[in-house]
Amino acid sequence: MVGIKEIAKMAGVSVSTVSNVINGRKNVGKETRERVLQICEEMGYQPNLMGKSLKSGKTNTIVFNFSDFERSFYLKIIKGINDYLSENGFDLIVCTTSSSKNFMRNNFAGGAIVLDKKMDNEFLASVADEQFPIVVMDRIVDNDYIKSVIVENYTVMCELVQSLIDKGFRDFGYIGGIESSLDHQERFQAFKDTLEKNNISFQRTNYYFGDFTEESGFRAANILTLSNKLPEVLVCANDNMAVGAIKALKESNYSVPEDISVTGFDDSSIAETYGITTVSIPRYESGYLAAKELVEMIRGTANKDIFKISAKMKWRNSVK
Amino acid sequence: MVGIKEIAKMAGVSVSTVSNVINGRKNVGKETRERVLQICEEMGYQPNLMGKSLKSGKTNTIVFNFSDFERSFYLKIIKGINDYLSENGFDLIVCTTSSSKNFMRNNFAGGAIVLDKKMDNEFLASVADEQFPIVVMDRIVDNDYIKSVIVENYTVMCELVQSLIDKGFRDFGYIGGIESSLDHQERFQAFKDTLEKNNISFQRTNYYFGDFTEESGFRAANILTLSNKLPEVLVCANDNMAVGAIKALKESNYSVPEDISVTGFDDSSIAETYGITTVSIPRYESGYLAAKELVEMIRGTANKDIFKISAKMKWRNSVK
DNA sequence: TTGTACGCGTTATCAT
DNA sequence: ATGATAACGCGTACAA
Repeated sequence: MVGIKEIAKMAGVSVSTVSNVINGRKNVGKETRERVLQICEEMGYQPNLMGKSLKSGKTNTIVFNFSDFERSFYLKIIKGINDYLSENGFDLIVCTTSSSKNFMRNNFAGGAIVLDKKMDNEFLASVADEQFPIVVMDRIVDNDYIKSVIVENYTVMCELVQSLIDKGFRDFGYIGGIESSLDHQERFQAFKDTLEKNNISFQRTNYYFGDFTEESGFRAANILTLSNKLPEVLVCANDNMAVGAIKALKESNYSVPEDISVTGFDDSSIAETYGITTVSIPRYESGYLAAKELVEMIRGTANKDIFKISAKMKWRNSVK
Repeated sequence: MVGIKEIAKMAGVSVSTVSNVINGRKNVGKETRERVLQICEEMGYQPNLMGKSLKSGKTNTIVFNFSDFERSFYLKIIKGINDYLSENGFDLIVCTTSSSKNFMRNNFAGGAIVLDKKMDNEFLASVADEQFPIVVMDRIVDNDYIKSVIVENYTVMCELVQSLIDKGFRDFGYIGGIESSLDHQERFQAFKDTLEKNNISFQRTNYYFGDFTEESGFRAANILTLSNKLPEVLVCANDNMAVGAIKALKESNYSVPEDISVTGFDDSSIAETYGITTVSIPRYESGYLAAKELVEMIRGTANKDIFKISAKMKWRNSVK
């Protein structure tokens, strides 16, 4: 924990000279500069972040806030964020809800990327600021200093359903996710709209409730098997539920895709293992782009539009 | 960004009185205290972290440092750490190598948990301190202020191999991991020792190189299928390689476990999906206990021993 | 019970 | 080219 003072003493100069050397200012003699740099090197001097930003009121630290430890793709998002930020000279700290609030309120950080549902819009609006812009993922917030980065669910779900229709499917089942989530709403809306556009009716009885967990997919499909007639294809709002559904169907001696086709959403690793037709969401890129948007806000070069991440279909053999 | 000064002015008291109120000291009149708290509440006052720790030299922020975004069980470790720390009033920040170094050098944080191989022992030794203890995971460092928390690979691998012997297996194959890693060394040593103890010979030709990736397991098993005689059981240093091996064996029309048994290590979710007999490592608990050890070091109540996390065998149907 | 003054590590301003 | 000093927000010893 060697500080600027000690360096100054050792070099026989004043602290301001050391500061000038460190910050690459030109008002320092060559000889002095070299001596100081030499000593910094030897002592492993690193500027103290808090002294620095206490004085300057600025920081290069960005907060990423999340709280759901169940979804492994969060690591990919973090990696994307981390890569962009480190390429651009920012430090990233990742925290969960309560700690995040600490770090978001002082001028400790220069911005935040928020993925935590528990972080409510009201709080975000109260801390967002020209000096502290925020990027929210998977949520839309109307605020000049908060930018939304969301996955383009609607378009790709339309594409998925249309492709199924083109393959000849007419009788659809659907397992939904948590109804309050934007992901659920957009995916289900796209599903309904595409059927309607093709004049295919969708009975409400073919809708099954789920909450994005494998268990809920399992339960939903078990209920489905009790009906007298299986749909031709079961569209699930995410992969976990699709896996649960496939397990339940197999237990009831139905085979996928011979007796019923199944689709998921997310392209999680488990979807690959089970060979589920799904939608691939570029998680790493989402994180990278969210970080990019945030940095642009900090630099004042961002536009106000919602940033939409596009996703791609991935055909596998869970569809006949 | 309201500060202690403004609160003081609004309450008509001095800054030190406000400070005393906030820190719960008793030398403040009841009436004054209530008025100050009232105003803090109204203004949403939050103490500035930098001013605070710049002055006091103490913080209850803990750094967790990692860099491998491929292993999804890292999220479980983080959750374990997060849970223990928040139960005990600490804030957690998670960062990768370069940022971590920043936060570990100032007195910004009160301790660190390190899981990042890129964070070398030399650096750790240079920052570890009575005021800044460190817990390292999966590594052994000899330093008074650095404590190791490692998985007890040896014992459980002995148990696994002994169980296989007890089931009648005599002819063993082994796919190893990265040879420089502690995990590899301990697991392989246990494997060899247990065979020797039972007077079972192990031919070096039955050892296959791997690097903990699925691909390396796939390649290793492909080479294995070219030999004129398969071992009865293939012990793999982790699950990923076991999965790769199983895929390769299936491609060569061998069935598991009928033609050859396979075991893994880690109990990753993919091992569950493939029904692989493996060793379950309590990741969440590892994180929780690492955090606990660190907090005890901070409080000066820790002992110096290496902390070993015990793991348990998990039988599934990849073994005959 | 309350206030004043100082110092934490840094940078910026101004003087030398 | 270099140095002295104030200021950032806070906590604390000590004075009142």
